[in-house]
Amino acid sequence: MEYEAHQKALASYLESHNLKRTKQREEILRAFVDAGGHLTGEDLYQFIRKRAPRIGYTTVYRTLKLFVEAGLAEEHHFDDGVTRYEIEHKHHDHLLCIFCGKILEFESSEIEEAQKIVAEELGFTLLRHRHELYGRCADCSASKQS
Amino acid sequence: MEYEAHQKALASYLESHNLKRTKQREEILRAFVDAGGHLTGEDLYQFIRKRAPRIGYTTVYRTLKLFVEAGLAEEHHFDDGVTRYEIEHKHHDHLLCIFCGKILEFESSEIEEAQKIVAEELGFTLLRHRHELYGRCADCSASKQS
DNA sequence: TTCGGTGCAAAAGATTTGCATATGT
DNA sequence: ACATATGCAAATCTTTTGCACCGAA
Repeated sequence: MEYEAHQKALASYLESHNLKRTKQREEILRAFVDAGGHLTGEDLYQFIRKRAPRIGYTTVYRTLKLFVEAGLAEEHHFDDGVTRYEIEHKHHDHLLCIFCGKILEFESSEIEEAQKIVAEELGFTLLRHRHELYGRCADCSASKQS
Repeated sequence: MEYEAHQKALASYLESHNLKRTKQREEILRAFVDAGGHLTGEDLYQFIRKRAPRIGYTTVYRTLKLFVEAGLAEEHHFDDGVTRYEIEHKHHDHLLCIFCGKILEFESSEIEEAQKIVAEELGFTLLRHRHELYGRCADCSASKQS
């Protein structure tokens, strides 16, 4: 996709979420698309700075929270305690390598079913969940078989 | 259990985890037992201050990390982003009411089995996991059926 | 034009660290 | 006695706020 069209897509994505379109917001959204993954506020700030040096730290933070409220991004608190954001897409959970930091996504309907039952048994109306698996990824297992 | 015996139990619990026994550490451990639940550093500090006013914030924080390293406590980062600690006991996951903040614990062997399979399929050696269910508890559903 | 969005600087929290002193073994 | 733990104050880090200015609709 050429740059022009790309920008338009980002802008309309913002508008479809009832967010006013601004240069900064487009940049932050573009950072999610281009950098990808699960990023900290700092990650995003550094990434965006290269393209839009005049953007403020404040704006990044404010925009991230705004995106979360608008359902356009999701906030995570993994074990390292750092707040991370990822662009919203189909529901999934995470698998994290504690050696290299890689983060994969997974989805399991069996687990979703099972947890629904668990919640019911305890009298809860289940609204959402988080499921994180921590381990060693294939690459790390291969490189050092300790 | 009378106070004396109680203190001894706490002390030996520390020693069995290779931690030197100090008044402060015993107090922090006692706070976990008496206050129970999933507490923030601040919670613990306030709770302990009533019994041992001379204890420092620093000590509470340092000790909590120490306890985690020693496998005597566990650290959690739930969705509210606040770091919470709980005394280590049999493995379990959590069910949190987003209305009243209540935290229940659960354990499901079916889920544990299913996630092991998921991890294997993605080439991961599963080491540990976290599973959090967020919803509305029975009490909150009863009080306001909105 | 008008209101919301931005950026900067400063504030606010939550931890952590340096260092002199106190304490457990 | 010796090594480690503690407490205070100050330093960090991360995130939030106040406020004047700027920009999008």
